[in-house]
Amino acid sequence: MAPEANVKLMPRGGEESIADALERTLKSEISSGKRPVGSLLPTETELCQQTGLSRYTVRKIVGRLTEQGLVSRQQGIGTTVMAAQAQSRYVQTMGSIEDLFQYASGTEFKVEKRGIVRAADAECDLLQCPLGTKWLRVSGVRYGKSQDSAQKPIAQVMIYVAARYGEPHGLGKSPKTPVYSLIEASYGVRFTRVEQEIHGRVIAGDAAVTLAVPDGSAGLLIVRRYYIGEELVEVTTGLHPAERFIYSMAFQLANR
Amino acid sequence: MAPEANVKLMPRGGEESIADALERTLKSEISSGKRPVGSLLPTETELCQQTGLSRYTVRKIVGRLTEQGLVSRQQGIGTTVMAAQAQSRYVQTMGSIEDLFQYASGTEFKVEKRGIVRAADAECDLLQCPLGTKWLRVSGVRYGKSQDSAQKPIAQVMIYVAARYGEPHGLGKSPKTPVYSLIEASYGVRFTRVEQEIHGRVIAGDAAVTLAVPDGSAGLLIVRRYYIGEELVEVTTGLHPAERFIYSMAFQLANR
DNA sequence: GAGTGGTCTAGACCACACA
DNA sequence: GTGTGGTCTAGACCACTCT
Repeated sequence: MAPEANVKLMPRGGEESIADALERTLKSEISSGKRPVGSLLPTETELCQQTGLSRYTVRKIVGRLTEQGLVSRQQGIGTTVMAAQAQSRYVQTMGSIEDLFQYASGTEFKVEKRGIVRAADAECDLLQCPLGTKWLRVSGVRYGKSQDSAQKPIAQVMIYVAARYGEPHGLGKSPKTPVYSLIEASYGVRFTRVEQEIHGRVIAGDAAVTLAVPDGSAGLLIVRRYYIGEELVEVTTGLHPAERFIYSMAFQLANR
Repeated sequence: MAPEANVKLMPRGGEESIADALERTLKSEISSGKRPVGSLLPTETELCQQTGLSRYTVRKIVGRLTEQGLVSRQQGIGTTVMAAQAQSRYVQTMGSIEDLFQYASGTEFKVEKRGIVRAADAECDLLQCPLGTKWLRVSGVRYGKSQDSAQKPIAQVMIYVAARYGEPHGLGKSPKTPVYSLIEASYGVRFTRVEQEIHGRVIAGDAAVTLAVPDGSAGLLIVRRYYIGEELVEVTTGLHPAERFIYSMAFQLANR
């Protein structure tokens, strides 16, 4: 059943404590395959006896292994080895969805058209819905606020909102609050997931005129899909001139 | 000094424990401004006395507030209110840096040129270094492995490695391992941060020929900067045809 | 020195899974 | 029932900051 007792834990030279030695030993036994994936770790009580540590400390160590995805704990069952290798995890964190819109403040959105539509052929793919599904569609342009009065368009925007969320309060001609935020406030819901795609796109024709760039300029098309649970509630597309918009992000090593 | 004693904590109807009531009270006092940003929370000992909870439980609650970014703890000082509003945090997690390269496997990188260069004028900006700094520069093309033998280029790639990491093992004509990984292995280091920028770019001239797309096609230029601590160690640029490459990502609500 | 948060021990009870 | 992890209490010592 349970694996054999550990070799005696011996803090290595320097400052290493018994607790550190236990963590190191468990990790190395897991990565070496001595404790294969799927096997159970000794129980917390056993680890306490083997090491002389208190259960508090043992639990903290096992908790760290859990955070690293090496093991998983189940009440009534035990602690199972889940992965042999601690992944280095890089994490991008955002304070709010607004950080997705990197131009969050200092810009202005002007609504041009607004109305209920039924998904046409070309939109079914974008909206992941059957032909004819009803959506609120809002189109407009987002402008940057430059010092001089000549505001430059940052993006040509199209927003789709699922019909059952199609009457958010506060959606006027020049809304100051993002639509997703209006939805959250009006319906008392919270988006649980946002997917984003970034496409390269050449800006031509009407779009070039709207965005005030030469025909054939480079641009980014950003598509975002907002979910509440499994339900797709909002889809936005933004076409950004490359010369005025770079999408940047940072990832931090989140290992410990 | 310390804020006035709390109103008596009273678990609300239902299943709420004293601990839940403490957490709820602290949160509401912080968000209402009764405990303004910058002020100190009562000490852990005081909270124990006020609530009758053990320090373990109080610490766990304060720990949760810390995770949410509401407060920050400093040994010897106390617990400071950091933000009035618990931000909903959306998190993107990756198993490894490889997930940045979304085409991770099933592609092949072919080196075309390789050599030590000194940063020219145009490169100083990209490499964030003074004119004349030495870098290993590797250029090549990444191909997708399609079923038929006709491999299509996915990206025209340029890689810069800081001179002191400029001799990684295993960098041949057609390396199977990403360069960042070779560096980590050869020098026993670990990248701590990766920054990424995505630009829209029109593919023209030689690049269009290399990537086998019509002149003037849309593309994405992706610039990545790899850091070890504050030191910029590797910079890569990849020019991707829009028709064969979409950058997509997902963000999950990580609130609790 | 006095007071803070950080860590740890020792012991208890509970909710849950399995036989 | 028995044993697991989950939670909690009570008390101790330490490292750190400020006076």
